[in-house]
Amino acid sequence: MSTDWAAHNLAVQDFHGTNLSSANRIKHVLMTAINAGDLRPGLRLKEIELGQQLGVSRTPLREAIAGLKAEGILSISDDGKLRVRVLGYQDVHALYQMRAHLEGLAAELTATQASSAERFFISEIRNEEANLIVQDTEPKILAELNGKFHQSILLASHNLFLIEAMKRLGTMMVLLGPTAYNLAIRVKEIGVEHDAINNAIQMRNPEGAANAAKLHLENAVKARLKIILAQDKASNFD
Amino acid sequence: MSTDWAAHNLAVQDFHGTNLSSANRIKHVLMTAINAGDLRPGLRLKEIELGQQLGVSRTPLREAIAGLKAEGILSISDDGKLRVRVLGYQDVHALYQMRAHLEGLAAELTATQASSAERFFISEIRNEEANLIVQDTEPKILAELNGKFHQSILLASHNLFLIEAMKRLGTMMVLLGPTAYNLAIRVKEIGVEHDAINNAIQMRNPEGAANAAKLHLENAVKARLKIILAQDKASNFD
DNA sequence: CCTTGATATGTTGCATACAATTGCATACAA
DNA sequence: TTGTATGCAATTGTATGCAACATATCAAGG
Repeated sequence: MSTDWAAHNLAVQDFHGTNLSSANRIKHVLMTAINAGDLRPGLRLKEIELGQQLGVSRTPLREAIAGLKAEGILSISDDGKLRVRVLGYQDVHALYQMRAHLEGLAAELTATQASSAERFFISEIRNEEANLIVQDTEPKILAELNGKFHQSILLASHNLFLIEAMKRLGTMMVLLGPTAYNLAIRVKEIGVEHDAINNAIQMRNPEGAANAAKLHLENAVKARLKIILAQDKASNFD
Repeated sequence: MSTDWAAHNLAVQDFHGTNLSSANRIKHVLMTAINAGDLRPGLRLKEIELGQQLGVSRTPLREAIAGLKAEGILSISDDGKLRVRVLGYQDVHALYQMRAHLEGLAAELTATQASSAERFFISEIRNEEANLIVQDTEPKILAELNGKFHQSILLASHNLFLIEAMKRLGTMMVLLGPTAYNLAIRVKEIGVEHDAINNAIQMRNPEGAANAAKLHLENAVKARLKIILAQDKASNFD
């Protein structure tokens, strides 16, 4: 079994450029490893082994683990062992349902409470995205812009707890496996859906914004479930 | 400065009756202490001092701290020191806004997805509450039943992430100070509001349930803000 | 009197060492 | 063969010690 993932280690810094503590760095590395599929849900984690791979002692490692447990990324399984949390099909559904509602709430709040500067910024991003789509830009760039779009709406909601909750759901997403954005096939629809959200926000129409955002996420979950079911089917033949 | 709060220590057990680890026990004790007002928001926490008061070494203590930081109960303040998180007025507003929306979502989901057994259980609790209210039962009992009512609706929503999110918001509430339920003055209104929620759920009317739940929480926040503003005013004369 | 710097003190981050627990395998008895 | 006991190994839980860093205190010089 490869332990290359531990190399995600290199120089993780916070956004001020200062080096974070081992515990925070470890958290980051573990999250990245889970996200990349190197540490799969259900995998048992042993402290000593992990510590060796990461090059740290158990003390900061345990701190990192405590944090990830509190965030629901790691959990103690039925047999009392520490594992990467496993999400079942029901959970996937619930996760997206929750995301859809919170995105809706974010759009709703932003429609009513965003400053004009924030509204402008959001529409700027949307415009940039529209331009890139007609130019057949590579999915990776679009995915990034997609993230920016959602993030800017979220921040403009001015609700700290909404922001925190969405962040948590975002981290949960890593448990669903590699984010193989086959966003590619949905690029056109995404453009239309984003447009609807942005328009409602610009018109300060909270209901419209909420509905458009929910619709957008519901479409996303359909695409996602399709992928997951395909994976499940494949795994039956392992 | 009294350190009596550390006595919350005694025999904290999980719901199976097994003793939890120091780290978990400490988390519990700290939460209780914050909730009781013994550790106020903004208070600086020093590891050694805390460890002595709690009778544990710094290692499990740091684990507990890491968990509470991840949950947003403790945070590193601008000056780089560990403190009990401080919520400002804006945050209080955002917190209740979020709670109102999620309660609404819970009621909505429960109205559509709860089993008949769950619906029955919810109305049972509501009936019991109604009986106790007309009997002028003491607030403490009513508060407990109030919690049960909300909890049963939440669980019947069958959405794990909604449940987790509400739990987190609940823990945040402890940062707002002692939960001096002056619920007493709202007992009658609460009864009416709960009735509306329950009725909508029984009729499987999601919109009605969502609206009734939101209304209920909005009234709660009004009552709460009144208390907070009164406290603020009082503290000006300290 | 204010500023600067050196020393002392307190606090945190990390690692190591030890203790306690759990799981597993082997052996023995029913 | 199945059940039960016992000892060993692996793993986790907790304590302690040290080093690095930050902070405060005080003295000497401007």
